[in-house]
Amino acid sequence: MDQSGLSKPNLSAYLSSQIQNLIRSNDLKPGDRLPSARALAEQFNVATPTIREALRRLQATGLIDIRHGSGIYVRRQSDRLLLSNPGVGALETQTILQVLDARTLIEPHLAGLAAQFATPSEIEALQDLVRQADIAVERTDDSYIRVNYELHAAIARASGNLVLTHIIESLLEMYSTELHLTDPRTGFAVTRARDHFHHHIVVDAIAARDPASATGAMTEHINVARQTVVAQVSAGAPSGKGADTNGTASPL
Amino acid sequence: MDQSGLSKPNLSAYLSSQIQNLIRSNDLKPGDRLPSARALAEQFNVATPTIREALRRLQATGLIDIRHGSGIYVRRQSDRLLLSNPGVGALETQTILQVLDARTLIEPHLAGLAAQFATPSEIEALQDLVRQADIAVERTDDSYIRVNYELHAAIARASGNLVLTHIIESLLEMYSTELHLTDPRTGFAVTRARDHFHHHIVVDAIAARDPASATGAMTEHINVARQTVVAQVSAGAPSGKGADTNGTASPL
DNA sequence: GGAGTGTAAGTGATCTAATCAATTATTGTC
DNA sequence: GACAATAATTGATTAGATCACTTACACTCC
Repeated sequence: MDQSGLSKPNLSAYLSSQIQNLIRSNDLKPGDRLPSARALAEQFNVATPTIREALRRLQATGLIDIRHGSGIYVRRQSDRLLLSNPGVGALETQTILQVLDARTLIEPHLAGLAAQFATPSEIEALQDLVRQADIAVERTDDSYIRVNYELHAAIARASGNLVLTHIIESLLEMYSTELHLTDPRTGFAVTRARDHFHHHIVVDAIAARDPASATGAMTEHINVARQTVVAQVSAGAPSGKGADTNGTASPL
Repeated sequence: MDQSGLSKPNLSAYLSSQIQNLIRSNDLKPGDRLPSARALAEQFNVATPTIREALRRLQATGLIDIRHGSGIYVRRQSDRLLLSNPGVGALETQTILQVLDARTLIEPHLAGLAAQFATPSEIEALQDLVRQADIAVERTDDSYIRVNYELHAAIARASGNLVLTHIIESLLEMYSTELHLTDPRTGFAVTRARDHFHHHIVVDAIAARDPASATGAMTEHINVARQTVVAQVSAGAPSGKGADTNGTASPL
């Protein structure tokens, strides 16, 4: 039943890479559907529980999306070098602050690089995202959160450093959950408008090929966001699953 | 057969977190063995293929280690917020350089923080690691690579920023594979001695509570390592799986 | 007694084949 | 034409059995 000469310990690992190849060679894009689990099992001459393990692995790395009753879909175009751990739940406030510290270190640097190395089409894409944000900032659904993610990710991408880009993408998606929890159309509208204003400045600086301004604006942007979180915390609202209030202010 | 009132779509995801709880509540440490897959299946009242999907997920996130014929072992004490994608194979040289660019941005910063905030016991641990490296640097096995990882990780940890620490750990383990491939006891001995020398300086600066020196020494350390890779590349040795030589020198 | 070998128990890996559950498209009715 | 019932598709889970790898123990032979 196994006609290949190669020994294959860990069939599921082997199958994972085969499915990755399948996605690549068929040029499947995010949203596209893969063959059904049964079809895949037949195609690779394995039983369904086995192909299932391989699919779970790919699901854990964020490459695919499995929807009961519907099918298996491609989630990301290309592989990430780094991922946010899908196993971690809600972040403690202390951790959120450290995420922002990390972003304060990385994103201004990326903004500066983007101002130097972004291609014209990348700059155009950035300006388009700002225009999208002009609209989304007024809406009450979560479209702004999505645009916000796209904007930061696009700036990172325009820097030319893939690794740092993946780091930022992972950090952003890490606490995207938190953002949903925080924002029930409260006084956050003002925060949102302020963020949007900062985005404008950063993108303008990049478009003007002014690294120093881009770096500075991004630093300002994230620092202000961090201060907002600090203010929320000291205002008493205990986020995270609590119980861990051993201070030691996050150093930066 | 299911006595809980809660609906559980995605049993495997639920089981993953249950197994995580099991590890936490039993205080299992790296190297400790979990119950067998059969035992776990019985304990949670599910079939073995189901528990298997949950285990694959935990394996993908690096929390556990599954060894055929032997058992299931804890791999990491605590969860990482970020992981290196287990699905990516060998890195292209271009990517390796970008990893080093990322490290050049992050690790000097962490070294500076460590010089400010490291606890006495953390500094002691760093000095102990340097002593271990004194020995490992002479040996031909891969013990030096392990010590090197531990040293960089320990410096990161001493900074107090968990997120940046996890980023560095992920970056280090990402191309640990590459290091094995590069080093067949060739002229790398000199590289190794030089790295070890730099480590000495960095740790001394941290112990001396001198952030500026620590930052500078770490910058120097990684930059030199980066230049070594660049030299290797221009010397002709094509690493990675090739075919992707569209230059655009990695910006930093 | 010690070194090596062989065997058996434990454990992960995979298979088969069936049933349950959720989604989606279709069809039919009003 | 809108809505509801239904059928087909597809993922989720089960059950028990068999294969393959590791490990430890006992046994043999020197």
